[in-house]
Amino acid sequence: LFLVAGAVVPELPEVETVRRGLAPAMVGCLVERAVLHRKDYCVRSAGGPCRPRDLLEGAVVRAVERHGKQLAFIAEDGRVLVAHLGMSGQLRALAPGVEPPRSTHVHAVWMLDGGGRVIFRDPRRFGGLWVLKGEAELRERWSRLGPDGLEITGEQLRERAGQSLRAIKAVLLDQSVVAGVGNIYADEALFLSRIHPLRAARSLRAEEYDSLAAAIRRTLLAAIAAKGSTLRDYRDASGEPGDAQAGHAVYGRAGEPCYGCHGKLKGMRVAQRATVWCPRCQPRTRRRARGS
DNA sequence: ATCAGAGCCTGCCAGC
DNA sequence: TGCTGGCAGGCTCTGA
Repeated sequence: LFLVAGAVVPELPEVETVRRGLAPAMVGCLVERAVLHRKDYCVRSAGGPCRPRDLLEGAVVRAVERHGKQLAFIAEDGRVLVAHLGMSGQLRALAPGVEPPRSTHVHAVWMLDGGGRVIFRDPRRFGGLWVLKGEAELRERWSRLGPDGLEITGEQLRERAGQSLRAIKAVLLDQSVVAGVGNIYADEALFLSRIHPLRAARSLRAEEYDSLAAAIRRTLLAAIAAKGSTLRDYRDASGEPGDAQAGHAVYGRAGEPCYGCHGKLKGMRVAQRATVWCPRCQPRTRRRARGS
């Protein structure tokens, strides 16, 4: 198994793809040795410096879970380590006998019984590791996040965002509303559901929240499917991580034609983020129903 | 109580 | 060719 988080920004689909690659390589394995190369990359919620046993050294991995963009490694003895990939994080599982590629910015390495290993690399260091006190803290931490993007419903979205005057795009980026949606999939979902990114959250009708939630789930699922197929091509680890951009309807396409109406996609900044939308397909104000 | 903005960090790319 | 400045963005903190 050779797993790579592609060059794209890790959002929910990328993290889920990583999880699916790591789980079979780690679950049931004893962590024989864990090395932290950058001590400031790991934080203990109990305070104090992170030691190898905090990185699960000496423990058997029971599960690799995900909520939103966060990954959790849960050991059989109850130790819990959370990983976030940030902007540029890559978690790779290397099969026994596979020599780790020479690379910079590797902050942590886990050596498993049987010879496999896992490498955490993150050039920009927006990601990190968090040592929790146990599973209860993990559940508490994750309960502060919104429902996972793969399962979000329109009702849940509306409940958590409904009264806000903030732009709907900013609300989608808020992890306490829905967990796992980042800049790319926020734009994609808004385009799919034909909602203008600057609409105030409270101006959306219930049907629009339903359609938005469905678009989020659909977009994320499609991206996971695409990553999976990309990964399969990756066995030889020769080329690029595949044209991940190819599947995006709007993200990164400002100035190019809309796939729906062939009009020109526009770009702007919303909540400090590059935002692309189609002025015709995503009108700012609701079109009045015709002929009524 | 909300929300906007700054700051963190490096890689990449356009422009000189 | 080599430098430089701007941009990319998830998340936390600060201050309005």
